[in-house]
Amino acid sequence: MRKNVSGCSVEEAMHLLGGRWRLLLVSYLVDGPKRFNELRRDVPGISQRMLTLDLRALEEAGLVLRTVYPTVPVKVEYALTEDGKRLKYVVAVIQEFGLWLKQRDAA
Amino acid sequence: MRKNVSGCSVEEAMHLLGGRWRLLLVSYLVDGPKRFNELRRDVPGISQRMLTLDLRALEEAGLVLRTVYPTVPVKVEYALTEDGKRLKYVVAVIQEFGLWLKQRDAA
DNA sequence: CAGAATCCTTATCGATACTG
DNA sequence: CAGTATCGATAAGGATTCTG
Repeated sequence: MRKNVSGCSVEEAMHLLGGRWRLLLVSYLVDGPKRFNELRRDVPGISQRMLTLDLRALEEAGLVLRTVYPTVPVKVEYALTEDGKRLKYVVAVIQEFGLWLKQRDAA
Repeated sequence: MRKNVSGCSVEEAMHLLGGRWRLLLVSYLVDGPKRFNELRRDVPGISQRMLTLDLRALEEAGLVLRTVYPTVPVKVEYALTEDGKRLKYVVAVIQEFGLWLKQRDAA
């Protein structure tokens, strides 16, 4: 992502969430924890690479918790942290706008 | 911007608003119409080029209205359309999250 | 004043192959 | 299963110059 954000709160937030997949990923995590390949299947079009990178970024931001179950084979679960759950509202509002946008442009 | 978005509403919305400046620009327009150079001064760090491009994109999406006053020299005003005013809520929520994020990371 | 045009750098993303 | 590593493509953004 971009470096050196000015510090405006909108820019700060968009810097963290503005990529192609991040908010979308969060929207898949609001329903509860998901495994890596589960997200890979469910998020349409995402590559393995971006899934890894963006989950890592969200984890580093303290919004997502990564839990490794030392089974064989390993099982890794991603869940929103308490901080990450603040994004539920963001996702809901964006989702609503996107939905309205689609319906408007369909007509 | 990216072509061929899958059609998911979150992706659709982020495709339109996910750039570095667009939501930020909208956040400056919620207080009322602004002139070109006014935005240029007030939005910290934006280049003339991006200001033009993103205002045009928002205009094309029907979210911003561009009004040219045929004075000498010309005066151009940008304002949110009724559709664009739907973004007030989006901006508010993002702004709130960004603010919380900054405060959390400051501590 | 409000831009358009051009050139260029960097960020973001995707495809593929490989691994503990 | 859940990743890494590498490479290349494209998109986003910046700097500069010029104009009605």
